[in-house]
Amino acid sequence: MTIRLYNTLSRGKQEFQPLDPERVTMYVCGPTVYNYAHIGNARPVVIFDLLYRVLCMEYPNVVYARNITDIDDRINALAAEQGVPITEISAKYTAAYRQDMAALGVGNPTIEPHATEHMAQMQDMMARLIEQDHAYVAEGHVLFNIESYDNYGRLSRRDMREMIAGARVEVAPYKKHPGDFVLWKPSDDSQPGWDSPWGRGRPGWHLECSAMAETHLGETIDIHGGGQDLVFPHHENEIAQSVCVHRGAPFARFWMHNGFVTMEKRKMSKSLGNTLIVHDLLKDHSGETLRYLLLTAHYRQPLDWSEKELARARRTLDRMYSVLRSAAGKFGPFEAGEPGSAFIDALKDDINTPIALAELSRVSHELARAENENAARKLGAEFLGDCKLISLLQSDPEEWFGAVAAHPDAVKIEALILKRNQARAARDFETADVVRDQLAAMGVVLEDGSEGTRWRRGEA
RNA sequence: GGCUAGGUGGCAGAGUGGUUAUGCAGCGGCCUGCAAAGCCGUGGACGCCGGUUCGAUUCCGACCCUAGCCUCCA
Repeated sequence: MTIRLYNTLSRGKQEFQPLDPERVTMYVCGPTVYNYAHIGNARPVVIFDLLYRVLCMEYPNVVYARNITDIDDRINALAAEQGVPITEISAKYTAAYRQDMAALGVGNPTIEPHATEHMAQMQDMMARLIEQDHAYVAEGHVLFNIESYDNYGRLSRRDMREMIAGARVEVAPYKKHPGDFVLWKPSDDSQPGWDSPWGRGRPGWHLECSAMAETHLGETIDIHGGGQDLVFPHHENEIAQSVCVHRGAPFARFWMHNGFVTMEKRKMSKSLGNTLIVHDLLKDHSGETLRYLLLTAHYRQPLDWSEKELARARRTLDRMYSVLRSAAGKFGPFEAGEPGSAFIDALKDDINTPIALAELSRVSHELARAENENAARKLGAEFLGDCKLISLLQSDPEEWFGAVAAHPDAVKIEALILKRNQARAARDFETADVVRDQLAAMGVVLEDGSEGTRWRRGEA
């Protein structure tokens, strides 16, 4: 089965055929490092990481670039406020971002370009755009002339003429067209800046991505991803810059956009003040739980985040770990094998994670039902193969049930379990139940099986 | 106002022109000293109104509702 992907350009699913099967290229807009990432920011990172894994199964060489935007006026403002260099701000949040995403089971992209390391490429791109009359200089700014690009608005399906009619924002007087956007803006002495033929200044956000994509991936890339809120203006502007500078060569063949994480159905965003910071969520929840919940809905659908769903996600993982632990107890430990074909097919069909997760559930059930070692080994290998591909259930079950709750009382718990089992052996069930209640109060749930008594942390 | 996406059972969430999504919760069993976990079985759905069709939740049109973009935003 070939990979099929929804393309925002055509608003439909298309079969994915790379331009060059020997070198598949994808670019995803990464973070602006001025704050901790919230769970909404994490969704595209998790999704496109998964897409990357799937592509790697099919193609020998997939080049995945996910940038770090480390020059931005929000970073500047924060640095000025704290009286530190911008590099201090960006380094801090870049490190936090990597750490948080790793906790969510996200692997490293092939390349992680930093905007500040591509000043020469950006300036070179601007020079070419000016030379070709796609950009102009005005009052220290370099602006892109959207009227020079006929297809401007095609991705977002916007008609700029109509948008001007409804424009409510004050338009800078030096713009030829209200929709023209900044490629380069002047910096005063108090602001970070780089010398350029147009004066000391700093780049606009859109230019960074076009320059980094060109530098590392070439003129035409296979897949470009990001959140739905980037379709306009960011991606529209990237297209305009890149297509024009490359004299008409397409920029990205597939445009993929993920839906939002919402809170009580409203978009999670800083301006609404309803964000949940991954860094904080990780204090109370395992990265796998967060990842599982992010994957429960299809990536193009909104995902409503709540404590209730979080608890449900954790219980689901508990169950699967429980099955795994129980089966491994009976038949010995399993090793990851090839993922199941239905599982892979679901992911190849526009990353249909709900179906993939349903498949995971199905295999888990079969494993729980397995009666002989051969069947169990086969299912265990498939189950772990699926898990590995989607980066879930990667912990040792004992560790998951014990260490995740971080019980400082593990020794005491074991002692109580022993005491209860001695009472049970003596058929003193009253004592046994008292001990069980005692453990329950500590957040420990017992499971008596043929392999002895196991424990896991229960509801907090 | 313009544009875009979506409305599926108690909840979450896929998918499909006629046949089981799946998970959680519920109900009935098995297992268990009793539980828990697991297993077996089970009820329950496609916003509203028209149209196309032998047949529509699925296609088309109107309507209602929700969210998002149009300003920084994953």
